[in-house]
Amino acid sequence: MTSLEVGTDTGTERSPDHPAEPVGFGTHDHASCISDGLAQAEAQCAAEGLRLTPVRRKALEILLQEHRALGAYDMLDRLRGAGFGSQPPVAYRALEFLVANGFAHKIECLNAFIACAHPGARHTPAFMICRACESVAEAQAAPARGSLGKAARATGFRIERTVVEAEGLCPACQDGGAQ
Amino acid sequence: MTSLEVGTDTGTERSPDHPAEPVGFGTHDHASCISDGLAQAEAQCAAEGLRLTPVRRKALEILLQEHRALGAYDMLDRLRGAGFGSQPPVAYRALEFLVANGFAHKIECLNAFIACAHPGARHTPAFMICRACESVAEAQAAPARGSLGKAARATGFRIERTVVEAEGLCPACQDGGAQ
DNA sequence: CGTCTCCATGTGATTGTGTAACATTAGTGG
DNA sequence: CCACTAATGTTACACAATCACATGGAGACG
Repeated sequence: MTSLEVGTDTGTERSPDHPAEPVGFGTHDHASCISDGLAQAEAQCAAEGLRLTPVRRKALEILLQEHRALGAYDMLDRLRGAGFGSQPPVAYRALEFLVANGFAHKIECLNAFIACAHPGARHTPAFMICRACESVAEAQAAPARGSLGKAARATGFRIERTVVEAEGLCPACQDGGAQ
Repeated sequence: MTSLEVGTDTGTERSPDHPAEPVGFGTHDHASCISDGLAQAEAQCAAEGLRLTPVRRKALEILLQEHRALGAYDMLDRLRGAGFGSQPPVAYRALEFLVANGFAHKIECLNAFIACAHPGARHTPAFMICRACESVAEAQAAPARGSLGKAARATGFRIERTVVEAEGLCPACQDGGAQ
């Protein structure tokens, strides 16, 4: 696996019969990205014997719809609105399932969650987070090959999970005058 | 600046008249690392016109003493024990000062704070966090040169700050049988 | 010296984030 | 059908972070 692969690029203009909406730092067909994401998840759960229960499915649908990082309590509000339980563990358990199985990621520096842009692919995600518009793009990182990997090998540290996040300004917000 | 530089190595066996204690993934002279850290901070504050007030100094001393990531409320307990205020802003303000001026870092995936292992150096830190013993080693990262930097250039994203953290097992905990 | 201003500290109150514990229900497999 | 396990719902609580406001101290300046 090479290192570079910008998340939002993969969905760009994939089917001409849906209007393109701005998302991340590019545009994409939002309707199909929701249905594709859900279909992917259903397929993977069927294949691996996981249970994509109604709350979990709804939580994933909400993340795919929003297409941005959502706090656990925002998620809880939406789940409650959809008729599910109204206490924090409802949201946290659904999100835990989605994260554990690669359907979503947690953005640590925002304490928020986002649908995975590369479902199915075994990957170590990296995120670019615009501090002005809060959009998030998911890229593929290869931290084990870079400086962190060298440091780990030098000390004998065994990496199990990596958190790679960059805060800054997306192209649109740079143009828009945000400094 | 090259990419690799493991934090805890820099303090290894620096003065033979203090006993070496295990810290991070190596050993070092803990007593001198505390006094050195404080001296560095004092020097830098004097040079830049910053005020290393009693609470701030004590907070840094506590972080240097602990030599691991400390939650804000742990810090608050210790500050209260030292005679300072007992409300959250006391700890948060001291930590904010230390982080803003490079004397400490926040570990996002732990919501905790740790003394900087490379005070003075302008750097983008990366952390290796042992999930078993909770020790933390600070390395120097060069994320702008790796996959993240490529992704940013490809999309036009302007990086202002990076969060790079690796969770896993340190050498000692691998040997100790923790899986 | 007095005082003005800025910055830092102390405190109360509140919001946001995340878990522990336990009862109940719904699938799954014998 | 029964037993077992996983998932859900709820209560309660712990930890994380911020707002708003009052107080006090150090320097600048007349």
